[in-house]
Amino acid sequence: MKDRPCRATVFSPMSELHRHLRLKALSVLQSMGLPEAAAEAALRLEPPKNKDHGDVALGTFALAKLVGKTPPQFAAEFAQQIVADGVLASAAAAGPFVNFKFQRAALAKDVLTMVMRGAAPYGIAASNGQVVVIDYSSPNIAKPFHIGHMRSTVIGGALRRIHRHLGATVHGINHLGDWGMPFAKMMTAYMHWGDETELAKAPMRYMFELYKRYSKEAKDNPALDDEAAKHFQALESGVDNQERRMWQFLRDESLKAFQGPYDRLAVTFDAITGESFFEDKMEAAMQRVVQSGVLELSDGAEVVWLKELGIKEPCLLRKRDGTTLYHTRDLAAAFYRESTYHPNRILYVVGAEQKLHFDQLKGVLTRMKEPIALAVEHVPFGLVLSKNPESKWEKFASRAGNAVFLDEILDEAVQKVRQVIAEKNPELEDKEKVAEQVGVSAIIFNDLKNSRIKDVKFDWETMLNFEGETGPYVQYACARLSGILRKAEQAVPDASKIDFAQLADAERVLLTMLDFGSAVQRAAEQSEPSIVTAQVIALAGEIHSYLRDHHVLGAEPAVRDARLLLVDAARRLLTTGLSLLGIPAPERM
RNA sequence: GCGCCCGUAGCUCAGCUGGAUAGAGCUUCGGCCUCCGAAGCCGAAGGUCAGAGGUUCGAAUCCUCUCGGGCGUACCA
Repeated sequence: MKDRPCRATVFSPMSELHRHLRLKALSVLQSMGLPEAAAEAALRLEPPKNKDHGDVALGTFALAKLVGKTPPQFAAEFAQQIVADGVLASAAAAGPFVNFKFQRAALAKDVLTMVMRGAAPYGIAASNGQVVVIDYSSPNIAKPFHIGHMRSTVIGGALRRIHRHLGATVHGINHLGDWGMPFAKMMTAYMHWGDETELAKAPMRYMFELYKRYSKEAKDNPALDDEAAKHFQALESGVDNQERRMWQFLRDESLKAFQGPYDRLAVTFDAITGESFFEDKMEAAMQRVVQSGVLELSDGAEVVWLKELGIKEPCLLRKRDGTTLYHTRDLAAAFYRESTYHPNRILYVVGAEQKLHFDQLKGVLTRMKEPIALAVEHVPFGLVLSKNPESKWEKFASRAGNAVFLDEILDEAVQKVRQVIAEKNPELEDKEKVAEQVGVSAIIFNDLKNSRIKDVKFDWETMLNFEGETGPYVQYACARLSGILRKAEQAVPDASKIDFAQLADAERVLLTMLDFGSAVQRAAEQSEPSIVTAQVIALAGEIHSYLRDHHVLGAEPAVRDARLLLVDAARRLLTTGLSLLGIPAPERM
């Protein structure tokens, strides 16, 4: 409880190869007269810009400065003193750089045995002691689960798996929007125009229709908003009244309806504690704010000013009419999460348009001198856009109306996959299952492909095309590898029986596999699943290229065995990578 | 107005926190299925990294300004 939350300083999953290289480099640096600590800090081993240079590169600018030599001079001297061994093949100076190369057999052995053992970072790591709370998806009840909700759901789901993979204890939370004014507006609409039998037929769609009508009519009739505010007050009074019963009904129906998309997207939660969960926790939270002395009255509302933190707009915690706000509930939620989970990080996977909200939340906690303030991290993402008739990008709109149910999008993608299967693999078994797996994955993959802050530009022409950097492309690589293993009609040989020297020609595949750990690590640190997506695309590409010139089944026994192991390992790692994204890897497609 | 984000090939984007000749995919064009899956592979074409200054050995990356686009700006979430 007294532990100050801090940014993840997680153990970096360095491979044995890198560890070996680093130790060796450090000992040479010390023999060259550099103090250990200085050498440690200045020894920045990084991937070379150009793969042809080597496996690992070292820019010697900082190191050279420490000993007062020019970088090229230093690099030459340093490289000369590195002696090749069973792991390290060479160290070559190139101007101010030193390029290292691993022994190919050692590279293959290290990567493949680790992958096959499921050892970290290729498999799930042992506990790293980190606790991460992730708040994602969080749709509003009684509204359709539409394309806009998908981003938070899919990004959050991926982050949850990525942190788990790295050994963190993760609490995935669906902070349902089941409280507040939107719901009260819907209730108002129902009381005016609602029809019980219509509601029973298709609650979600019907309520959405009513909500749209409300939005339209409220423009000319502000009295509706006043009425809604009253309903919200009645709801928040805690009394078992009409409002509460209706709220319960809509919440239950919504959860039922949301389960559809969640199942299809393979997203799960550890807790569904929506805003309503904090109904009885807000007063205590407000007390805490009062006691910290930062709460002020402004125009009858209770606010916290944040000017000293560079935020002009105050954070409103209670309205003039005494009811609470989004902020109040998020504040109560932050306290609850702190005492319940003791997290190092709390990630809020919420659209970029809500940046101010989270700056304010963090700001209030900061002004209150609450340590949990440091753990609060907004993970923003861009909008989903579609092309309008003038072929300009704008907020997603269907051809027919405004909001689009996610199911409709997924169905359309699955339908396209059915066509492709009929064309390319009509004999396939389980066509329906595979179509669902591939179609839904194409949508998910498209969403996780680019940096999350970029808007997702969603057009059917791109989605219809399953070539290049797409979900189906990676799945296809898996299926192809599975096909080879199937046709081998033998068990994949144990790594202990492999002559790894036979895999010298697979260096590009192996080096890409070697990058997996750092990619997952960076994805977690930056809350950026697209790093994993890119990694998986790269590996699929390398293995596709490799298979062109290197046949497996027809090769000499020693070569065949080694390649079978490579194929199996690549398949496993691709499957793992995809699974982090929430994407299955069918054996045939 | 103020704040934040984005601007890299015709289009959609990478570029691992300041390093070597700026890379992919789509599109276009040209090749590759008697050979483990062509949803694939190989090649070609395509660039004033929005613009101008600055910081330094070195800038797409950091700072300042300008332009363009988006989002947000107290009783919604």
